Amino acid sequence: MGRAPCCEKSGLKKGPWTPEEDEKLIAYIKKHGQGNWRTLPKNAGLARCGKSCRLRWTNYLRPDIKRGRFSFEEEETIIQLHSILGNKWSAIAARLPGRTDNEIKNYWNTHIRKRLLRMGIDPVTHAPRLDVLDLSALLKPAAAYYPTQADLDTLRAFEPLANYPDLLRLAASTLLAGSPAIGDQQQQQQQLLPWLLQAQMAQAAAMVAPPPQQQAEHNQFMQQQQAAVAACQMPDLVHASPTSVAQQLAAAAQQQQHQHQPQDMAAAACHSMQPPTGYVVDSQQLDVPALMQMVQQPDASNLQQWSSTVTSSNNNNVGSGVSTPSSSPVAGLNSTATTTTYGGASASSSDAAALFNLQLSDLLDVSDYM
DNA sequence: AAACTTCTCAACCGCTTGCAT
DNA sequence: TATGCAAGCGGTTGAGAAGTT
Repeated sequence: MGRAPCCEKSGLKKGPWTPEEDEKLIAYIKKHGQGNWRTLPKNAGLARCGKSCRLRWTNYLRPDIKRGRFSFEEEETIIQLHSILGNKWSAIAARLPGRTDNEIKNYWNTHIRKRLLRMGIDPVTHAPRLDVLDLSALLKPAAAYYPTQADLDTLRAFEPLANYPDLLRLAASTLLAGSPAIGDQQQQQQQLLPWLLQAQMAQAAAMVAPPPQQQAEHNQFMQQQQAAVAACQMPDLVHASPTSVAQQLAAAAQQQQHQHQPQDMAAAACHSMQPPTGYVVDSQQLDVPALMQMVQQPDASNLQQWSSTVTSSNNNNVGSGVSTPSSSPVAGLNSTATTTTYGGASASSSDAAALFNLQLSDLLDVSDYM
């Protein structure tokens, strides 16, 4: 495949366009249409390469381009689409009328990306980033906080969970989302702190000493994992389930003991893949106290498997909890509502989508739009 | 007011894709 | 099938604007 040599030609102007050049380009395209970009500059009397002309036209001069700030709806749409499409700027731009891929790319890199990072969300995976969580920022409203003896005892009690950083990340996500039972901010911080400290400690510990896993068990798990993925009909991985993750963990352990069918295991795994990968989920949250209780039990061997399941869920970026508002241009992207059946129960993704309603408006700094 | 830093975004670079021959 | 070219795409750059010291 050869490369276009057009820009290599000498004597062609580069850099910012002058109003005169813009006028020439607009006048020519209005009269003759876009046509062949290679021959256009010569015909239009421009000392530019065709590539430069095309870029100028598509990114700046096109009459249907919408100028000005991105609206909140546009920004939400970009985030949603990015969580699905990644850095496919042209694909994202195709769903945002009047916006160019270049404009969206710039806006992402200068605004949205930084905002997500500030929120502790990885802009690539759209998952929480506990590794960069700034505890001091979270605790800023409080004058000072020193861990109590009870907090330190809590941390020691949860040391077994050090081997399951993903469950910890999940737990922290839930806590960061805020519990409706906790109204007072200071009380919330005091409840949150031990968990965040523990999560960070556990992650550090996990990096030093990853849990041993026998190959046969690993292979078995991988098979179950694949079955789970199939059962979940990715990427429409959204289900309604009122049960807590801890309950699912217990159920899964029970299933494992009784050597149930792989598809049952897959269904259970599918349940466990619900938790948020990046955003606040308001209707299903990790039952942290139950998980804490479970971790403290002597035999927590099944946790490894479910921790890994969560890991896989996050890595695949499935069921990311991204909402699809009907007013958004992204609506219809997953227009086929799938129904996944497991364990005798079924839930359509469209119904479940409401249960995983993304509360971006709470997360984003609304003051930017004022 | 000047110097410096940070931010924004238009434009460019180079690679990939798709099509014609 | 191989090759060449045009168009498209995503990453990067750098000049100017805006903000800070």
